[in-house]
Amino acid sequence: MNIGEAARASGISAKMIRHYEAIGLIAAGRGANHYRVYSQADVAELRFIRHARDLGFPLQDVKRLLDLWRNRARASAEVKRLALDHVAALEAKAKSLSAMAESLRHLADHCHGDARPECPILEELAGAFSSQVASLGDSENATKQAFSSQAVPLGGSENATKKQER
Amino acid sequence: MNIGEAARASGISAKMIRHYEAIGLIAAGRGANHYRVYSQADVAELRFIRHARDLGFPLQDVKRLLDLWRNRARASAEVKRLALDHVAALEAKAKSLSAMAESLRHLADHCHGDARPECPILEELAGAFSSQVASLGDSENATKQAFSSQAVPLGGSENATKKQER
DNA sequence: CTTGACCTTCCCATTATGGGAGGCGCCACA
DNA sequence: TGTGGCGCCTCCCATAATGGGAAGGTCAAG
Repeated sequence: MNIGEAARASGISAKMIRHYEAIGLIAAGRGANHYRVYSQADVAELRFIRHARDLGFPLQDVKRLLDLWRNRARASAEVKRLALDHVAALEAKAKSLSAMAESLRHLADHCHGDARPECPILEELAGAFSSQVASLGDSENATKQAFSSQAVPLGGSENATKKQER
Repeated sequence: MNIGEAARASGISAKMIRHYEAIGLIAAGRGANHYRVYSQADVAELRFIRHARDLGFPLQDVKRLLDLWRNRARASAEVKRLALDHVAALEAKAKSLSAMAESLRHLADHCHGDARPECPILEELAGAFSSQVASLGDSENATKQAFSSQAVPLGGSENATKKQER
């Protein structure tokens, strides 16, 4: 099948399929017309990728998972380690976001939200508080390792609805 | 003061200060040597920006907050609306991440994690499950509006420790 | 043979941040 | 007065994942 059909079958856009090929995640055969050709096995790989992305794995991890999946002699320990590291990163990020939300909600709770200019939210942003929120993310300990600011890609599967939002 | 000192005083890198100027967030005077010059008021703005970023506001929102802060005739209602919209986005994203983490942890719990190749994590990625996680993010409803896949910037304040992680 | 749907490659935009090169200013010390 | 080192300047590039769009080739149906 051609790329369009593979895209429909896998839930990954043609654009992204080409991109995944460009970065070496997958390979595709070519037909006489130099169109990309995909087999059912290729579609299965694409679906694997999509599932991994839905769970928030960055493409680098997806590549490793894909290599493990292809390798019949793999050790499940390695997969599990990748997964648990990712779980830790997800949870750390979720916690960090929740902390931000909570801080901000506290501030908003004290804001009248009317036509007057007085606003504790702005006052807090301008002033005193130094790093209550910031420190929360680090308050655990080992979470920092798996946590380069974009370790967790996010936006896993909201893509399907993106066009409608704009 | 020069940009380096302003950076130290505000906690924003000189690189970023220049960038914020380039995108019109802030303005800076110039000295005779065409070096940027910062006043205490400028540093206060930079700190404001940093606090807003620590709370996860995207720069676009920071710009609006900054404009509101500068405007003595603002209505606090507008600030509050911005804040609460952002809280909603943060919470939605946090929930989505937690859902991913939970799904993945379930999978990992069933994985032996030893030298054998059998691995339910890979099996699940390869196969059956279609979109349990994906649907969770949308299960609310109005959260989608404030939620273009990168509505929530993340990585608010982990920057200070980034060099050490590498 | 034309039309339209599909494919190709290449370039650009997004978000926020950092790295680095090449060049100039400035201060202190010899 | 010369010079070294540090700070600053402006550009360009890279990151992660995705989309948009242009310019052009291909194929099938009418």
